[in-house]
Amino acid sequence: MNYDFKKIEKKWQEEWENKGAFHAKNDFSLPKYYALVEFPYPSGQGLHVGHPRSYTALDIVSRKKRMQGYNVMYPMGWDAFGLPTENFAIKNKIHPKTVTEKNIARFKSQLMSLGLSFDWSREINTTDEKYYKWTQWIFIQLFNHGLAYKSKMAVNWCTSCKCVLANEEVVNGVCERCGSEVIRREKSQWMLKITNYAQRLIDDLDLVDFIDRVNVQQKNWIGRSEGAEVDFETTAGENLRVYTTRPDTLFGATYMVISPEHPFIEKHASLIKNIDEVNAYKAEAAKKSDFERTELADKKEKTGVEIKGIRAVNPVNGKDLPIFVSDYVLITYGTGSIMAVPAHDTRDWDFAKKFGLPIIEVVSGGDVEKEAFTDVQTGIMVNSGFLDGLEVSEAKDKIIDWLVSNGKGERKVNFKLRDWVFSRQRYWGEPIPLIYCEKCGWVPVPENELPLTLPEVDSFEPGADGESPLASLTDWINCKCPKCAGYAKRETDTMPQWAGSSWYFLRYCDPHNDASLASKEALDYWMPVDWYNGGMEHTTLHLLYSRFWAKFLYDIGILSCPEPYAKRTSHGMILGENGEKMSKSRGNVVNPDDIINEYGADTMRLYEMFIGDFEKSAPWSSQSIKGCKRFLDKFASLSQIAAGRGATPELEKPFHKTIKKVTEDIDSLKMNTAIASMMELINEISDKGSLTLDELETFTLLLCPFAPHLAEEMWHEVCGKDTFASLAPWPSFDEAKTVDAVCELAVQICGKFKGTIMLDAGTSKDDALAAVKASEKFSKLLEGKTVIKEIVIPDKLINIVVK
RNA sequence: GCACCUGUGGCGAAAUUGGCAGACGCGCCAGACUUAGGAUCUGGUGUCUUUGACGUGGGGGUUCAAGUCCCUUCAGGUGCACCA
Repeated sequence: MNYDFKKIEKKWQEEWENKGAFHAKNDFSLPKYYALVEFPYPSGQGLHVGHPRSYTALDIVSRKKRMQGYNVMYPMGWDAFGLPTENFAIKNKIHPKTVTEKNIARFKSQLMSLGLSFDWSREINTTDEKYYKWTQWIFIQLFNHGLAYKSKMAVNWCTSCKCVLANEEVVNGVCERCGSEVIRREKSQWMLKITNYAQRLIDDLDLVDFIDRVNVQQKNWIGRSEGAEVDFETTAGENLRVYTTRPDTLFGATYMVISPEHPFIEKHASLIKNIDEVNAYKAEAAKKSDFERTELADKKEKTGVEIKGIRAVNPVNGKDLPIFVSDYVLITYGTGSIMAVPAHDTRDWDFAKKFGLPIIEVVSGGDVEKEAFTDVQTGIMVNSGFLDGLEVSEAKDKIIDWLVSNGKGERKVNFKLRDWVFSRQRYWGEPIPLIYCEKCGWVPVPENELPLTLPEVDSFEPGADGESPLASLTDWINCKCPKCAGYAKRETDTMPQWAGSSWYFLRYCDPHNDASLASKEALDYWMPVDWYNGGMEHTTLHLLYSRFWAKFLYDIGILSCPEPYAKRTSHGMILGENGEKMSKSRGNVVNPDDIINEYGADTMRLYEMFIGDFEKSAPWSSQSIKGCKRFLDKFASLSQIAAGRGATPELEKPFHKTIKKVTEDIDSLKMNTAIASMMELINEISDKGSLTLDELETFTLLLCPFAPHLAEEMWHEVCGKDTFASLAPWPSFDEAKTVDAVCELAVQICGKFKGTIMLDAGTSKDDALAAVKASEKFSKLLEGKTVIKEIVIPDKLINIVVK
């Protein structure tokens, strides 16, 4: 067979698409399989060689599942709202919609050219109003259930552009676009109460099969900690409440610290003797950019000012404590104030050393004059009154009991996770469907008026003082209150890019539904996603956000499963040939179009799967890819030797072994070894010089998920079939035929390898030892020695220990 | 700084429960066919002081047996980054 990949690939891509070969069926009685990859952001650069790594891997899984008789859904779409498009639109004065359309067209044709078995009849686009109607609908449900609220929030503010920046736009503390300083500024923002779900987002990780790294990162991000809140009386008359994970060290508290933003300062300003100094410090802290704060944390140079005129009292021993204000205490975590135990906390220790504050050891085991002793496993309580002699964990329980019974504190769990800032003052996003009425407050746009479409504007640039471009559209803003029909105004903020991707996997189940985000039947059938693969960069935010939304939809009865993804894996990056990250500036970018043009999509697919461990990053090699092309050339040339029917005796075992290996490796995402085993098989066939047509058919089907175009061509032109190889039954293997009848066992004397011996499979321990002793070669080595120990691993190894 | 992950030939990498380290591919070497070879085919290819010895970042340990388990150390990567 002539392997003209350009002709073959185009031909089969068209055939598959015309016949709808990969459309998921709406027959809900069939066993289903839902494979999902992260839908791309259609950037102007076109497809990156990294995209196909993930797409091809799950394409192989999907194709195999399809051949195994599952009703497979493998969908694709576009996550198309977002800043790069908007910035491009601003710069080139083109509507972002036009930019998006163009980019999608390019991406789609590139994906098509890879022969991925996506069900294009389910294609979705987050910027399509039929789609974002339901993004808005979900937001309204969140609002109605009290999970969306407006609040003043510190945001990134570029001092030169005079606009709010997303975190992604802040690079090393400066504006990505103009390079000037970014500061924090208070602004009213829509927030989603993801913190309500913090505990469930941790607990339910037990229900799913995520790779460990992902579980760890999710848990770290949520950051659960157990401790206590403790009240400290002050001379100002108001208690200061602190959060601590180490209530056991309460006797070691020698001062207190509150964050610069803490309301306590303003409230008791009249009592503070050095209020000017304190206010100056507050102002200084407010001015600090993220960059400076991070720098400071690195050097651990603590700053702060003592609040003179107010003192606090340690509730456990009545000791008088000074109060400081310092920016190492964050207003956003815990209560915004802490008790400082310099002997057992590194940050407190640094601060105490700098300000000459006392350090009192209350847990023995370290040298607290040299450094803070933070070990909680080994220490014994000292200098701690009724806690003396206890272990740390016992002391924790005892002190919390004491605090509770004396009304001075309580047990408390805290999370690092903060509520989700959901507003963007940008054009290219979903309008937030809320209306503000003086009389009724915030009122959602009525559901029958959804979608609330993005209005046309003259300029996509953010407004002068950081307002959304929509804020200048008076006609659009002014409206009637849906409740009281009075004068009202629309919200002008839009949603962040994360919104559309937080539920897209649900829309695929029923993408053309106008009456609901998807029918209950479709959701119950398809959900949860059986296997979701994506990049590690989305492990924290996208994964957490979408799990949160899915849990909410579960709570209100839309979804029947509490977790959206049953299984999550992650792929490594493909690096440039020099081992560095691919980027234009490094000049090491490989364009997938060029590769497909030179070697074909099948070779490209095969190479990206063969490149190495799927989870690890791997450098591209323009040399290595040739090996994959050679393998496919060899496969194509099998058409010249295939003849007759039945099984070739010498090839029977290699075939069964290969089918087993490929079948199992695909399920564990070890595509590299699956391909290696097929290469071994083709080498054995070459050595033999012949194979039957039946065997060629089997090989074709095995190769089909990896190199579908060539397999399809072989199936039709050489095997003479008129169905799709891609839909033919997956080859089966006979376990008995994968085992060798005769095994080569390693023979060791005292653990040193001395040679091998051939024995029938299943030879007993005694017989194996007898065989070794009987052999001329090994018996010589044992002459005159005393046998101490004999170890036999059946069919593998014999080790005789002698003296 | 803290947490997690990874260290195996010239290169990408293989190696169920600890059981013959280096499968498969690239590259390289030799040969064949060729006007030619960045095409194809055949053979070889961990290292060395080669009757054998040594080899999975370094050091130590457990074991009949360690790439795999334990301790320690070094190097690289990723995540979080003053989270009380």
